[in-house]
Amino acid sequence: MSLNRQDVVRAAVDVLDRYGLEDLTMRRLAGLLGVKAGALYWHVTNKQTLLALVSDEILQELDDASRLRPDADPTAVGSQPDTGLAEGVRRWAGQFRAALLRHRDGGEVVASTLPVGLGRVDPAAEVSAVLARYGFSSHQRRYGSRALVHFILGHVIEEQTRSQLHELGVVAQFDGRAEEEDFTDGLELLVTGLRGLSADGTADPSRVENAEI
Amino acid sequence: MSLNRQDVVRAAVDVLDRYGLEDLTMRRLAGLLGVKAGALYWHVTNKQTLLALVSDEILQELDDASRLRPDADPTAVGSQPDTGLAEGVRRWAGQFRAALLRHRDGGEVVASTLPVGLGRVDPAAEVSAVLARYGFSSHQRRYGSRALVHFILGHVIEEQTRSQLHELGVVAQFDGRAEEEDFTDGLELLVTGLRGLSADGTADPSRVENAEI
DNA sequence: ACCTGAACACCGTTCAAGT
DNA sequence: ACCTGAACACCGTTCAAGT
Repeated sequence: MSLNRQDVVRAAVDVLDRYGLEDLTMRRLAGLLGVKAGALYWHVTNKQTLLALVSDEILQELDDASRLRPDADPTAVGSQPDTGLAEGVRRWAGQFRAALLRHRDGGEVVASTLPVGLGRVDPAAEVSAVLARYGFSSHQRRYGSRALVHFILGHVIEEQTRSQLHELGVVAQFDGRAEEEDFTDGLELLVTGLRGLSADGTADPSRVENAEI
Repeated sequence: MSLNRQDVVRAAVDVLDRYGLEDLTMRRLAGLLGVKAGALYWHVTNKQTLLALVSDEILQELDDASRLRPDADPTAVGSQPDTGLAEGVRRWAGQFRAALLRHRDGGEVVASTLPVGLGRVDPAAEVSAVLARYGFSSHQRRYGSRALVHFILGHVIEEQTRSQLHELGVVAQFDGRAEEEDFTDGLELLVTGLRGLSADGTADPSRVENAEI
């Protein structure tokens, strides 16, 4: 009969998908749950932590997806020695982006929660683990994962915002295909950079064992 | 005696620096100008376009700075053939980041305005011009400049947010030096990627003349 | 334990009316 | 031309009081 935290978070994701972040208000959320706004504060401490929970919910789907099909990637080729690194990063990036795109304003929600560090799921930590497998130092993992996360979040936020402005008729053209292409090609710049670290021996794959993740 | 648009925008930047984006409200801004909130709507159509004007004000300082000292950069070395490209990108990126850091929440303000496209100054267009000088195709310039802008904005936003959370005592440690290092090294990943395009002939410096900027 | 009612201190925006 | 007064339709958050 009575609500719990999970109900509130799931309803919040629902409001997000239907009305967007701007209209995700405590009052509207309460209304959808058949309750008064004040009641929500029994389940969550405030709106910011609710958004962090929503962010976790969005990112959780990334983990779930990668657990279901751990090696399914048609774009995998495999000839250079560093193709494992490159493919690992590409796969993670694609899944991260897909998880964000699955929900309206997903990029903005996750981005707003990231620096606060309230979320249980940290996307930067996830790529960090990938980089660790290829011998990257802790400093390299930190700035490398940050660069990747910032690029992806920034790209998705711009894509989602522009797509919504397009639906509102505010902005003329929006090409989803071009967005995906820009994303893939932009990502490749970072992949090249990371591969460079690996190639010049700055990151040493032979030291993988003693890498503290 | 009476206000004009410039007064309103400059006061808005002032409120931003002193109280942050969250407290940059029409009412507070009006109060600072000795006027009622409704009066502001004579000078700006709404808050969103006011933020776009604030964003322009912030980015304008980038242009001014580069015009004052066009070649002053102590980190410049100059030995490889592509060092011009790399240095050009590094210099622009450093100035862009510096302009954002000069104002509280500068990153967030510019980022929120960017996809709307209301701003007069487009940072992506500025690097695009740099890339054009080195023969990058229009597609390469687009995804390259987007990747750079997203990386820089994302990095600065996280840096500024964390720095403020630190001041509020919410988060324990904040190291400005480490932030700058992560920025420089992260940027280098993208620079390497761009240099790669230039090296493998995908971007052709000999075609610089007919590049439509 | 969970929720209501009602308030507090705000928002952005509009617009007749004043000067 | 520029601004006030006053309203409209909202916000997030708190908290005594109810069940």
